[in-house]
Amino acid sequence: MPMRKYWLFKSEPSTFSLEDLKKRPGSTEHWDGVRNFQARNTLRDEVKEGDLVLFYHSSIPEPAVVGIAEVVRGGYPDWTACDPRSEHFDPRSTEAKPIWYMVDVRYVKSFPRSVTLAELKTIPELADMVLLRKSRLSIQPVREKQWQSILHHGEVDA
DNA sequence: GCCAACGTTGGC
DNA sequence: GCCAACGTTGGC
Repeated sequence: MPMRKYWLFKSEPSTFSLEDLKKRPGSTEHWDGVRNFQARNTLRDEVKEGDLVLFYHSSIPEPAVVGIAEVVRGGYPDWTACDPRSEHFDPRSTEAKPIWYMVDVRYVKSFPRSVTLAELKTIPELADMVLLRKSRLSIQPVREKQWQSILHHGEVDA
């Protein structure tokens, strides 16, 4: 069985929050609208069913990792790119030749204690985390040690 | 609201 | 293929 991987997905909670995910039918949702090529490549090629995701709230007074989601479907074409009414519409993308990809995720849990960006920056073993080095990337890998460290700080039971 | 960092576009 | 101009992200 292939090893499960870890990721961090960013979202502005005013657009879509962890609580929003929890409330969806089946607590699942399409992670669509990603319009950055590096993040697209990750979604298309690397994010697989069963992988786990740190849910990060950005663009708020205290940006923070707030919980965990699970990937329930790996990368497949993001059809919102083909919908002229979608705010993520991209006329270059077609059904035959999709440019953009999405995955489906399911709510797993909220951290008993959110781990803020300010706190993440104080944790030595997270010094080379992508979030702290290339903060704009919205879909990014998390190493197992980093994952464990963040869960520990979020007071998530092992 | 500002602005640094970064990604994308398009002229050459 | 280079690079200037421009647009976006996201912390502060």
